[in-house]
This record gives sequence, structure tokens and C-alpha cells, in this order.
Amino acid sequence: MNTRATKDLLYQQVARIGKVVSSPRRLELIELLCQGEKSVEQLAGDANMTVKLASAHLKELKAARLVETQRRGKHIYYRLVDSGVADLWVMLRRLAGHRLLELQAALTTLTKRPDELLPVGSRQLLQQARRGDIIVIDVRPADEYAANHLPHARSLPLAELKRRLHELPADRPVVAYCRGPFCLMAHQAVALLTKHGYRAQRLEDGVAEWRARGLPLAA
Amino acid sequence: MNTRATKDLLYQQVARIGKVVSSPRRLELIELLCQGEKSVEQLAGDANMTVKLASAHLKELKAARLVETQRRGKHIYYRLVDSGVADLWVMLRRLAGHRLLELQAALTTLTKRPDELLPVGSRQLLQQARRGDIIVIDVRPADEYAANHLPHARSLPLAELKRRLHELPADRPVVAYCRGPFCLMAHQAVALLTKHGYRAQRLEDGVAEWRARGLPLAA
DNA sequence: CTATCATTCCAATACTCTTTGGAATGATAG
DNA sequence: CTATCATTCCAAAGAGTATTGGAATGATAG
Repeated sequence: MNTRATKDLLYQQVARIGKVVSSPRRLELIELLCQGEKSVEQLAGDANMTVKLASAHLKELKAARLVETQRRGKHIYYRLVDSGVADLWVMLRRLAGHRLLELQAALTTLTKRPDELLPVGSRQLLQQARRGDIIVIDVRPADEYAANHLPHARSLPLAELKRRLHELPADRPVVAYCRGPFCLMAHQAVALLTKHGYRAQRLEDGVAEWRARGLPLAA
Repeated sequence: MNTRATKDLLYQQVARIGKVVSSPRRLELIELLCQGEKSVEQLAGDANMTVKLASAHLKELKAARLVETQRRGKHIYYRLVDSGVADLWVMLRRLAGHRLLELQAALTTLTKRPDELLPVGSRQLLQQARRGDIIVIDVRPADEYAANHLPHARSLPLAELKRRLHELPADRPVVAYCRGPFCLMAHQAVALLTKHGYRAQRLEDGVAEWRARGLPLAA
């Protein structure tokens, strides 16, 4: 029994998972896939890279068994193998956020108005949304809403928000969410809503964070 | 607001955590530190590397805020910053184990006898240990036992096991555990015990796995 | 067949990481 | 002061990674 050699082999295998999540590009792809399955084209577009580069990174993710593919028509769709991968993303982000001051600094420059952040707990939010005391809107693209969304949330993509403002009752507070803490869409939505007289706040969580906490989702 | 640049920065910060856990050596150090704090010398010895190399890797871990140091006398002791780091290690290993067939293959070559693995649930194990129906032994070095161990376990380091065999009652089953699934000490202990007529089984978990499941520990 | 979507191959550049060596520097105990 | 423990600096070899380019190949829909 060659102890050293075997141990090295074991750690090396685990390190493969680490290697895969050591690239900012791949992390961005993982975050996008947390929103639901997407084609290579969509992924490349959303993450600002060429299709070829996205393809290369997705190949790595697939080799590590973090994502899987399915062909439908002309497109090949990628999705996370299971929610454990989303949990890994949430955990890494949480660890990074707790430890790396640089990240916190970067995040606060994004969120110029800390007051727009939602002060309310998750379960309380759900209750208020169910009763209709507040309106929860999902400002991601419609297909991501279709794949998975928070209970009692309605889809109102950022791109359509301006011309569909009238759909929102002006007398109730609005809570907007998007892909998670790194996503800027909810942020912009809140800015727009506030400018038009709404009481709007941002929910930092996305569906991945929501699920990682064991909270329910709707599809 | 330069969206792209900011996003890149955010993902880059998270990728730093990934980078740190993309090295087999550093993972081994993390696993060792899951057992309790250790000096550089100890770590280097346990992980079969030179002090200088260990020092370099520990520097990386420290830069990522996964470990912290404390000087006591001539030695500098390293420890995990909090149990979230141990959880990350457990999570990565679990993901790797679920996904990478190579890892499973390597593990089964280690465990030539699958029957030696404990078939019993964690809570049930605790109960039996508390009642004294079984003897749970911690075969890690004594200082790791001192730092943290399973409830109702007694310390019986592998190095001393042979000459302290008489301390174990021959009429009750023995369950041995060590640093976790990647550690071979419990394995060897079970082999030795079985050879001497004991009914011995191996518990795959170590203290990190135990804690990650929310189960209690003793110190 | 043609257009589209995705991957692959070969190649090149630039970059980063790992590991080792030798030598030097700090910090501490006794 | 001396021995021990740990880190640091400079340097270098070697391996691996990321990204881009051009061109080609598969797979599918219509």
C-alpha cells in the first residue's frame, strides 16, 4: 500500500474541483447557470465572451461534472448537474465576502445607496408577499423567471420595466431581485422605480441563495 | 458605472478562494488543520513536505484569510479561521466524490474490505457509544484528540495501539475513526484489531465531517 | 443543400504557479 | 550569545493555463 502516492492522487482529484472554480470566467458561467439552463450562445452573450471561449470553459466544467448538456434542435443547453453546484457557488461567494476586504469594498461602490437594501428577513418577506402587502418583482429575463423564481414574485424584466411601469400599483412597496449579490439588474430597477415615485427596495438574494438556505421556490 | 470591469473584479475575488483550494498540497494542509491547530513543522511533517514549501502554501492560505497564526514560544501555530473553512473542505470532497469516478476508484482500492465500513447511522452510533455498547477509539495523535474529538471516544493513537491493546475490552465491538475518508489510520487500526480477534469497524467520518453535519463534538 | 450553432484542431503568445536551491533575516527560549 | 523555528529574498527550471486566430468538422432544421 503506497500511502503517499495514493493520498496525492486523492487530493489531486479534489483539487480538480478547486481548479475549475479558480477562474472568474467559469464562476460567472456557473452563476448564470444557477438561473436555469442556457445555450452556449446565451451564456457567451451574458458573460461577454466569444462563443469559442465560453465553449472551452464549459468543457472544463463538464469534465469536472459540474454541468451537463442536452441538445434540443440546433442549440445545446447547459445546466448545473444538481443544486449542490449552486450551493458551492453560494458558499465560495460567502467565504470570499467574509474574508476579502477588497470584495466588500467593490460591492459597496456598487451599492451607492445602502438604504435601498431590504432590511427584512426572508420568511417575513414571503409572508408579506403572499398577503400582497408588498409586490415582489423578478427583473431577470423572462426565461430565467420561467425556470425558477421566488414564490409570489411576478416577472418584470429590467428591459421592459420602463414601459410596463403602469402594471405596478403605486400604493404598495416594491421589492426587486435579480441573479444575486453580484448582479446589477435589481439595482437599476430600484433606481428607475424610485425615480418614478415608487417605494422600491432591493433584495440581495437570487434563486441560488434562496435555495441554498432551504427556502421554497416556484417554477 | 463600468459594469463589466466591476463584475470582473467581483468574480476575480471569489476566484481567489477557488485558486487557494486548487492545489492538492494546500488541501492536505487544510485537512490537517481541520484536526486542530498545528505548527509549521508538524504540518510539513504530516504532509511530507519541506518546511519552506509548507510555509509558502500556508502564506497563500493566510492571504486568502482561510487560516490565521498565533505565536507561542518558538513555534508559530496555524489554525482555520472558522469552521466554515472546514465545511468548504468537506463540501469540495463530497462534490469530488460524487462526480469524479477516478476518486471513487482510488478510494475503493484503499478500502480493500468494504465490510469493515460502519453500516450504522451517526446518531445511532452516538447512542451506542454513550451506553457503552461499543467502544469508539480515536486513533489520531493525542494532540488532535485533545483539540477536538467525537463524544464518548477515547484516545488510542495508532502508534500506540499495538502495545495498548489490552486496554480494550475484548467482548465489545470497536469502532475506529481518524481524520476522515482520506486518512488511512483508522483503516490500519481496524486491520490490526481484527488480527487480534476484535470485532472492529471503521467510521469514515472525522471531526470535520461530524461538525459539518451539525453533530456535537467534545474537547 | 444551406444556414446556424457548437465544437475541435493546430498554433502561438503571455502569463501564472510550483518547486527547489542557497543564503539571509527575525523572533524567541535558555 | 546560541540554537531553534519560521519566513524571506533572489533565482531558475518546468509545468500548466488563458486567450486568440484561422480553419475545419459535426449536427440539426428547414
